[in-house]
Amino acid sequence: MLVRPLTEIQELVREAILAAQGDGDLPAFDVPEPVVERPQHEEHGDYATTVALQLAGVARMPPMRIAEAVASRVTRADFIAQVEVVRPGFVNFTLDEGWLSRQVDEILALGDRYANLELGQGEKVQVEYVSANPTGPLHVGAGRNAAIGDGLANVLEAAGYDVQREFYINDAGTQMRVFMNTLYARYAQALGRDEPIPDEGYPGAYMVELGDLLASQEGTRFLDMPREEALDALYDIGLEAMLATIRDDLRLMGVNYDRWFSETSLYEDGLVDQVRALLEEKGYIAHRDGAVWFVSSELGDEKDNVLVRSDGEPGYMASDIAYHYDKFILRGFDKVINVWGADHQGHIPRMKAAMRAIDVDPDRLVIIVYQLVTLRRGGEIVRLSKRTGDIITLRDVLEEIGPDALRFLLMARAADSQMDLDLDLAKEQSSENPVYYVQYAHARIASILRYAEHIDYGDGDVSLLQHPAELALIRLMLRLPEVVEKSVTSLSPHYLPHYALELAGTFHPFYKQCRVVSSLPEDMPLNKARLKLVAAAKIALARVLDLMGVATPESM
RNA sequence: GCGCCUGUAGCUCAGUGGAUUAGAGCAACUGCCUUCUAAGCAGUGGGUCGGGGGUUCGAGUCCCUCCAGGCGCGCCA
Repeated sequence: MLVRPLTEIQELVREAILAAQGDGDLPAFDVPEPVVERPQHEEHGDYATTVALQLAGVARMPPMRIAEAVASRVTRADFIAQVEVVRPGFVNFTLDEGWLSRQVDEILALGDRYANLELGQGEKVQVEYVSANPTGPLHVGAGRNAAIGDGLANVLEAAGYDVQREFYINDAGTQMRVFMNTLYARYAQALGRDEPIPDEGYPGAYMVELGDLLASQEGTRFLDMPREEALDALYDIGLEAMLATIRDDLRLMGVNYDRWFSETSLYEDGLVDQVRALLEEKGYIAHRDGAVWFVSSELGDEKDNVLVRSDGEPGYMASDIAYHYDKFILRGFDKVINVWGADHQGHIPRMKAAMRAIDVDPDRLVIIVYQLVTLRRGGEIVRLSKRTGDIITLRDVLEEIGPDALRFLLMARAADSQMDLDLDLAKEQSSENPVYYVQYAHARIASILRYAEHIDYGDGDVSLLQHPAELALIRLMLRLPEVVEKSVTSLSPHYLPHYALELAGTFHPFYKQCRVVSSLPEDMPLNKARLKLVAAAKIALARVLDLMGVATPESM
């Protein structure tokens, strides 16, 4: 089992404080979770705790004295070479180099299980992401949603959660009807009819193409039937066509779902009615102005929300509540994570209210909100035009800059921050893109291993790895589990690309400084040790790239 | 008007429950390929962390306020 220095040190510090209290060197107080961090400068060691500074107030002692009391009682584990007290009260830890080099064997033994954690304990988590309306091609915002959601799902899985990835298909409601009316019009137009598209319809060129396709494949048969009947018949074809392009776009990005969940099915299965009855029973339903309301204001929301409109049509809340009832009550997810664009941010309070209404702890529903992507081209903002339906689709961008570069870019930003994506720049820089820097490290290692195919390095002695560049590389590899943990606990996959960059940025200098395969016979022991090292580095690189959903090329 | 998010290098962005001397990529400049991939390496220049107050031994990070930007505030989803 791999030792995780950060968590271990946290525990050692905690024990040291308790021991100091037992000896009377520290007064009695509740021992907090000690903050162990990674110092910015290497001369401060590999890890440092500021616990003495934290405790100075509580203990009413100078931080230096607390630090000394703690440092002197830290059990000397084999992975620690040095524990040092530094003004004004830091306790700095330096990892043992012999121990560091031994970790290479540990990583090799773990292989692609390296950096798996047991945080989740098999807890059932669902991540629902993208879930764009199937009324048009995906735009770039959906790409950001996909990068975040999929990265989150990957990292949760690595951390030991039982993860399910889901796409919610909004195939019911007004938008869908408008889509069908538009499709009917485009289809009729393709056959020469003078059929205007509806006022609020979808003006995009893709609808014209879809209409043409329908006309050529199905002929005039839908025109020969009554309009309502034709709309029904077109429904399945139109929906399937849209979903197919959405699926393809996402697959291109490397995103695959466990389940595509249909909103319509919630109506067909009677769940919407059932959940409405449940709300009625609990007294969260009111009838006003001819509409049926969910009295969410009694559950912490600012105002009530319409479940069934006065025209008899159910609103989106009706199916949304039923959907989450299905997730939590019927399918039994312990936690549900929904990834939403900032434009849906206002829905959070009503969904939380809905959770209370169905007796689900609102904290079990986590909404990740990401800020919108501003597309630019040569510095100019590319506005999407609702009127003409001209949009830059996810597909366009994928074809322009490639899935790996796009995923890396979209993932590297914290969800909270708005992001600019300049297509011209991204394309221009694509060969200088950070993702290639990381992939290149992976390909380089693959190349070395091919070159050294004839060498059986299984008996390599890792204790020969003492060069600063070698140790730096091992240190970086050992951080991957911390990065996974950090990404999971903060639900922020953007740590992954930054770590990947650092790891590659430690590998390349190593490569320059340390020749892995030397032809001198006397170098063979070191060659074998270094082959082990690069094989381990390949594992770590591949792992972080996999978690990001980015390809791991064997050559470039 | 109210709510959420953001403001860090020329550009795009990191900066982990406050902590030791503010980072990366790109762009600019200077060197480095007769041995494992130069999509690489080594180095240089570049920042009043939006402004102002406050808390703290210590603030890019917390609080207040102002300024600027994004997104919401429907019987649309």
